[in-house]
Amino acid sequence: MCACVFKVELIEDHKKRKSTLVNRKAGLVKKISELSILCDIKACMIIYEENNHQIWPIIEVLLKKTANSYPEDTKRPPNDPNKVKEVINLYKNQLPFEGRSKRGKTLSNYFENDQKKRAEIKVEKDLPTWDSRFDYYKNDKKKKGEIKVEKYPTWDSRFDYLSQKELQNLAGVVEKRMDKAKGKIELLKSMNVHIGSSSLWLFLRLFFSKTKIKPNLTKQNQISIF
Amino acid sequence: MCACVFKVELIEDHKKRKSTLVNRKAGLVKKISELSILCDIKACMIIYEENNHQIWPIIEVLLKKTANSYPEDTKRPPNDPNKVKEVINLYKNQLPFEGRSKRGKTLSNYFENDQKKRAEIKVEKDLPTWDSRFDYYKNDKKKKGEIKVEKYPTWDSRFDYLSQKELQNLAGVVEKRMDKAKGKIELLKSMNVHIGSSSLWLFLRLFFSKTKIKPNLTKQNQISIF
DNA sequence: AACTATTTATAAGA
DNA sequence: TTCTTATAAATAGTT
Repeated sequence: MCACVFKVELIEDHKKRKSTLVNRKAGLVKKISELSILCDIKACMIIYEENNHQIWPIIEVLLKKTANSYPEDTKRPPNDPNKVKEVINLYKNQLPFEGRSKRGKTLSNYFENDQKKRAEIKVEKDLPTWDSRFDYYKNDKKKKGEIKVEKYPTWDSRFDYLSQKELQNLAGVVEKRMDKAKGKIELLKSMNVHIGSSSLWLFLRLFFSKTKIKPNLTKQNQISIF
Repeated sequence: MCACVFKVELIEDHKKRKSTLVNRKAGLVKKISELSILCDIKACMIIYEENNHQIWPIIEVLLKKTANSYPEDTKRPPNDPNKVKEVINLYKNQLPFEGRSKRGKTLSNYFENDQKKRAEIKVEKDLPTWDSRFDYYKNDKKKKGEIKVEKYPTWDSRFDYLSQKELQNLAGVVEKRMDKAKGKIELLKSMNVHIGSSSLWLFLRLFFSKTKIKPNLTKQNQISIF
């Protein structure tokens, strides 16, 4: 009945394919953002390109705050870089946890209860040292007090000190580590598709707890967090 | 410039909100499917409603097989239930792994190398027994032979015996377990948002390795896998 | 579910 | 890239 005009098949022409991707991606981001507001749901879209995974966690509260309606002059949903911290705090406050430990836990902590004690000690010992702000945090009495109320295992307070750019860099480092950590690589790649920024700290912790490396990125390896 | 007619804000009316959700969701699924074909990318959209998370992993190869172009008479992309197995096999073959173990590994295996041996024994002992087909698989010599080439840790061959419906049910059980597993619940909830079907087995394994429970579901708890 | 008036997305060209 | 615009497609309102 409908007179479909274009065939849904691979666009062979590189240039055309790229522009289609850019255009439609923008459209999708807009639509999924709209949907999350209109229907009060959380939604997430992941475009998984080689070396360039883009992740849009759509947090309805954030979008409600920034826009009762869209700005009149743009196709895209509000995407103010200064709001990233706000998203982070939303994530941070989203998932209260009745844990006893003052420190965050490693992933394996949750899955291997009988090894809980050992793992906690391990984390304590292997605190990442690649960024001096981490040490600052560790040594500052006032800040230490805040650890007590850190009951949100999906975010690590130390990351509060990092800017959006730095967070993107961290994400990039995670990717790099993924390409190097022999044996873990394939699993992590498969999980990589599904990493939202709320899970990010788990992976950061995971990778930095083993080796001390400094962020050193190519643009290509960055994950964009919106 | 543009004469936006409708405000992007919460739809208060329940009925209207529901229909908008259904309509737009269908549109989004179609569009993200199109994009993955047109631009040869993997993409994934997750609509996260309370007790009803819908996950669409879009595998470009699958869609290419089923449609060079969309059927003329529908808004939605091809979504043949019989193709689910095909998706599963795509996932299964997607992530070759150079592991030595014939068994799949637990999540903690990957993260805690120094405890590899112990964990493998653990898994061996705690094989899920809630479905007799698992035992069949375990005891059948011919099938056993196939374990040898099971080098894809993101899928467990035993799940090959399950239908789409049963897989949905399993997903439902996982959700149920999530609501019961004290201490793990909050982390898993946060990760839940990001679970694609390729990660599903990890969670199934995780939850069934501890307790022996039978699938017993409410419709509400099902995750739909398309 | 189906229809259709209207809005919105987007492909192609500048 | 960005912008323009003709056309296709999505969808809100209605049946």
